[in-house]
Amino acid sequence: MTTGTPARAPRANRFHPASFEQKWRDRWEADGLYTARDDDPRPKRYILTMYPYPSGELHIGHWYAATGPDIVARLHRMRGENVMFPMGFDSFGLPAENAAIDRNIHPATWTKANIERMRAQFRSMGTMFDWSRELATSDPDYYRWTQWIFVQLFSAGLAYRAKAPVDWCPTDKVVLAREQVEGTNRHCWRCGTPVVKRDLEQWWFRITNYSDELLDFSGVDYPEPIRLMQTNWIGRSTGAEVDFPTEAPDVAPIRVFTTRPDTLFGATFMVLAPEHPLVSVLTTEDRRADVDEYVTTARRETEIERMSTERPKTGVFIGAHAINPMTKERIPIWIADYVLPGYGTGAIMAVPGHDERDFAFAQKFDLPIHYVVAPVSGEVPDGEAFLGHSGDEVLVDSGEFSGMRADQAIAAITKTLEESGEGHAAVTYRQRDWLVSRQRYWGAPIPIIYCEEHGAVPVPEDQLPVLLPEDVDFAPTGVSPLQSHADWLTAPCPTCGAPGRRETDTLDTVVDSSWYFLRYCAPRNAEHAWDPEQVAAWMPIDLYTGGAEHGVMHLLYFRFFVKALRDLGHLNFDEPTLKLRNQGQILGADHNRMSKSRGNVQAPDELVDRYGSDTVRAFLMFIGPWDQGGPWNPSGMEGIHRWLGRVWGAAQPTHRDVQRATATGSEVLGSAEELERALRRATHTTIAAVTEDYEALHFNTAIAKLMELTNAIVRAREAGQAGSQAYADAVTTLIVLLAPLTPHIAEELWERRGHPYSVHQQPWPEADPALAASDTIELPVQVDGKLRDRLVVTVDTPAEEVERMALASDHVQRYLSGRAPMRVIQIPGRLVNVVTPKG
RNA sequence: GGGCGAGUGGCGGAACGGUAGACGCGCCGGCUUUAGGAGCCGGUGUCGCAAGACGUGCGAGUUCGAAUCUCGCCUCGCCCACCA
Repeated sequence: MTTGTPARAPRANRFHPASFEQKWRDRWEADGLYTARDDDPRPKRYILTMYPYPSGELHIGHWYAATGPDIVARLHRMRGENVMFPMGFDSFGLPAENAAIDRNIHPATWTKANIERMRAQFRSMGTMFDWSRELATSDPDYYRWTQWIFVQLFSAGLAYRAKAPVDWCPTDKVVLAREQVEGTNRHCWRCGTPVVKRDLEQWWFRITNYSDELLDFSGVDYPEPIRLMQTNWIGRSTGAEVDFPTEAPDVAPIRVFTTRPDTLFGATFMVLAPEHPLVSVLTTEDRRADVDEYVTTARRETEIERMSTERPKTGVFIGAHAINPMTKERIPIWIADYVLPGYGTGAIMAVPGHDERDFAFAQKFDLPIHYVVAPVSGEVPDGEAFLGHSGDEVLVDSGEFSGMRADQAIAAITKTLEESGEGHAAVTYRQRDWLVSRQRYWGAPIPIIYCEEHGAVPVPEDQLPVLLPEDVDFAPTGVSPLQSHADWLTAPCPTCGAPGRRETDTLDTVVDSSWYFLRYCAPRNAEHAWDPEQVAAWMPIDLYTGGAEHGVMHLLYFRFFVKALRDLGHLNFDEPTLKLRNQGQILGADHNRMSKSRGNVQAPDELVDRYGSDTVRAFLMFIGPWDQGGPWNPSGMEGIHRWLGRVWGAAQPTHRDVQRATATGSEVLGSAEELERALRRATHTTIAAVTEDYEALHFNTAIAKLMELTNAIVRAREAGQAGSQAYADAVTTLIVLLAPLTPHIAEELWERRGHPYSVHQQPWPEADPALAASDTIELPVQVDGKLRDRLVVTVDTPAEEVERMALASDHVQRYLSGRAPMRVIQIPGRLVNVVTPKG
């Protein structure tokens, strides 16, 4: 450089992300900047974002989901913590199989290609994923341990095989877990086809053993909606089980579950589910034809028809009677499909006076309705069931219990039942066991061999993994494709060596993802599913982020896995993650969920090519609260790009900027000293605010504050401050604060300003409260709560002085119109409110 | 039907019960530039020339003071849905 710096922003130094972003990513990768080390003595921090299904392309939603935790991970790293932020792929599953069938390639080939592509896309984001820990659940080195866990659960009785009516998707030709059936019309979560019920022998995990513990969220920080979803899903109800004897000799009484033992005197009939085992026993000969017909019809009906609330009640009398244990009345026994076989005992005592469903049934079939609970004051409503949950009800027509408060009667009647042996307090859950077997090819084979003599025998550990054979015709037929592979199918019984047959169902992918966070702790360990030392060092996860749509599936299952494996002695903690946060969902521009079929998918790549990855990251984090998401709308991307361009220019003031006289703005803006102080104040308030916002995952407001600091720096430059120390410090701070959000430009500017590599290894700055404080403040002055004036005072102005100044204000005087104020309220440093006399 | 959440400028959105609309987009005006772009300065809730008045889905209430708290209603979103 000789003389005469050209006009500002010479062409050669325009902000051009493409010229440096890739360079830095390569260097970070080569230096292993993000590799989490097991021997690092600094405090650990495990930050995890849910791994994707390798569908083929990252869409903008993946970027949105990953950038948030990446910022937090980078922040903690700069704070001197040993951060693990891994990534992998949930690579088993139906879409791979379906896509492979469509394209006539093997699912493994399709999956592998997609992972390559998506890994490259993830890398282009500049996220600090530790790729040395990458895993894929379809890798034998991974599913070997998924199978090992299955064997542990099986040996402990937590995995079992049982025949039950299950939801079947006729399109995908596979059973579904209850959680995978969605909506009022009971459709398959994947393809939308209404499901049908089938009686099938399936594998289950005994998650209901843990229902109570799963309801306990103490010690973990989960979003309230997720806690509610899980709590409702588990659906714990307390009440009593009551035995109703029948008149049939040598037949066990009918046991029912009720949450309202206080209404026992009002039970005027009983209803059994059509599937109830006592139906065939109790039905009288004259009623048998009608009953059989009803049972057959009910079995044929789909879940949809059966569960519909709108539907009028149906049912038939089976000819038998039971005895109400309280009133000793003979009450008729009916069957009806509104009583579900899987909940409670599959039988109810019907109390039409106090249950809407029973009331509707009683009305339709002209059965007696007895009210046995009444409001303390007022009448029992006529023509409807009286639900009365206000706590202000008493029992009536209930023998010795009449006059007792209803809430007390629950305990009293339960006690009486226990004393007479006719019942006892009981708890029931809506949650069922977890159905894990699938009749498809692309999943982990269930490691079981069936022996004629020994039944279901687990494959010994040293024979794992049970490899998925590659040469299989995997077109869906409704039975597992593995059944057609004769060589694979036969295996000797591990117990006796006699010829046996392998289990041909595979595990649902949700099983794979119930433990992947453990594998990240020691992903290459060939001896164990995880190294106990490393798991103890890294777990539990400190921050787990992902979509709320996993609320009652993955997020319940992974908690179950940790608790079960703890009880089997493999883990020594209770919860997989201490803190869970859900990001919002980025919808298509048409406000619909992004999907290839709708054609509303936004690919990130073209945006990255045009603006650079920093701009895309910052834009995504700026569009709104991170937990909210919203429809895709790229207007505003230019604004973010412009902002980073301004950062670029402000961080590299030209010779002319530095030479520019401070005098330029002095008369308007104040002395050079005042300007410097203002810039320092802006710098330090920004440090405090941005740190707080990053930690709280409030990225949009963090960016707003970073923009404000940028604006202050630009104003300082225009006012001739570019050569000052305050200016240099402000720019340095801005670059460091930007590093988690926009890692490339931060690194590039860091180098250009002559600092040693790397900005990402800088300590996080601390705000100096003394420098952040201002010596004058502007106080709003209200009259009766309405803003009327503003006072500029020094921070140490005494309250009496502030009050005097406020009352002296012309604006205040006008509203007082000569009267003395009734009160003056001061919130020190915040405002003054003058209250006028009434009238 | 039940539970939860949300309704703020033209738009995305800010706002410990204390100056509503931060920050950005868009738009308007100006400076700079050979031009384009970029950059810089200013303006931008509504009505009003102004003083001022009115403004956070609607209606009440609590409070010196309410977008924020309470109650009722409307709209939208999510979860559950004949669970005894």
